[in-house]
Amino acid sequence: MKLSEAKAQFISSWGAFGTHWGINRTMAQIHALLLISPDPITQDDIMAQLNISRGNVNMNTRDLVDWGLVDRVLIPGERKEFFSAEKDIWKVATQIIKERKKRELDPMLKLLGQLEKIEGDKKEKNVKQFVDTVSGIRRFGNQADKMLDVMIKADESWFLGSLLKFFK
Amino acid sequence: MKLSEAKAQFISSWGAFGTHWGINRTMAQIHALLLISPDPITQDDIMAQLNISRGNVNMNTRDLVDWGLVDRVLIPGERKEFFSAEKDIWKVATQIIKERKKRELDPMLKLLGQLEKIEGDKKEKNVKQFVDTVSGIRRFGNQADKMLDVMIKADESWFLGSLLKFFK
DNA sequence: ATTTATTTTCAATAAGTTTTGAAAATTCAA
DNA sequence: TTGAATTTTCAAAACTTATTGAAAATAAAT
Repeated sequence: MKLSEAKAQFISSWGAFGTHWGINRTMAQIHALLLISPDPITQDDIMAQLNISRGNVNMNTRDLVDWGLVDRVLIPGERKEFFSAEKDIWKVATQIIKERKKRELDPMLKLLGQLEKIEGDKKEKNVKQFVDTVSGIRRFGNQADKMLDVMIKADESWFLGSLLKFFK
Repeated sequence: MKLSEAKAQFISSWGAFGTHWGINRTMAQIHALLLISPDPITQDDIMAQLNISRGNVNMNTRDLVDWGLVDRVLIPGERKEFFSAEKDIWKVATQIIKERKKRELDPMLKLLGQLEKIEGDKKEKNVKQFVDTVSGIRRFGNQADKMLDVMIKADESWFLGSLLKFFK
């Protein structure tokens, strides 16, 4: 397989993969392109390589920057803005975990905490099932939350090394 | 807060939450409803409680059954089919992990393996960056894959207990 | 075998999301 | 300043995905 073909495949599958993970196709494709680009590239480069409009590139690069996955880079003497992706996949993963935790898990846990404080007879089976379900999810979510916090702070070699040893 | 209000909130947020996780809103809402229902319920019950069409309920319950999150239950003497959700949240989580691993992670790792075997001069920086990126992702994915396998096989108390101790 | 209840399918449509592209805003240089 | 290059915005259009509902299929009762 040639590089150009492999690149196209990688970008396209990374894009499809992204859609299963709450990231839109184009955002994931731009991310893929930046991951395999050794040097920073411009909006126009991205437009040309992925065949998408300027507005689309602009919005999605902004989102990638918001997610902390991509940096705007200023190259001395150049008028245009350049973009560059964090290449360390461990950092990419922890960054995604961090953001999704903040955007999704934390608000959900907050809500579940409120829902547990429901009025009514805890003996009544509908009330009981509701409270049991909500508190079960909340407890599980809190464990996951703590675990992810440790992962985010941990460093790659420590994590992969010890965790795997532990899991043997 | 009253039970009916709390139920509505739970169902609606679980639905919104689901959309971030590759599960469609209605499927997640039906799942939520089943999680808080102490007894099995019918298609008509779901239609009435969530205000959605028969076809929609039928398709989404089928998907939930395919995902292994919901069972069809036959109640002696009843003509209609009943549905019931697995209530143990640990089992729900491992089941989701198992399915998503099979549907998403495994195919992606297979593809990455192929993309690494690219032709070309490994000294050339575009080739090098491509191979480095792909192999980095693949290695990371393989670790995650192994870790998830262990989690899927592990039992709840073992996992939550030891993992948390480990992470202290 | 016929009727009745129930479930399934799927084409049409509705709803939601992403993309475009041109106009407005901004930035930089002369 | 003014003008050119570049980036940003956002309404309209294109595309994608989810939902409906009625017809077809299936299953159970008489």
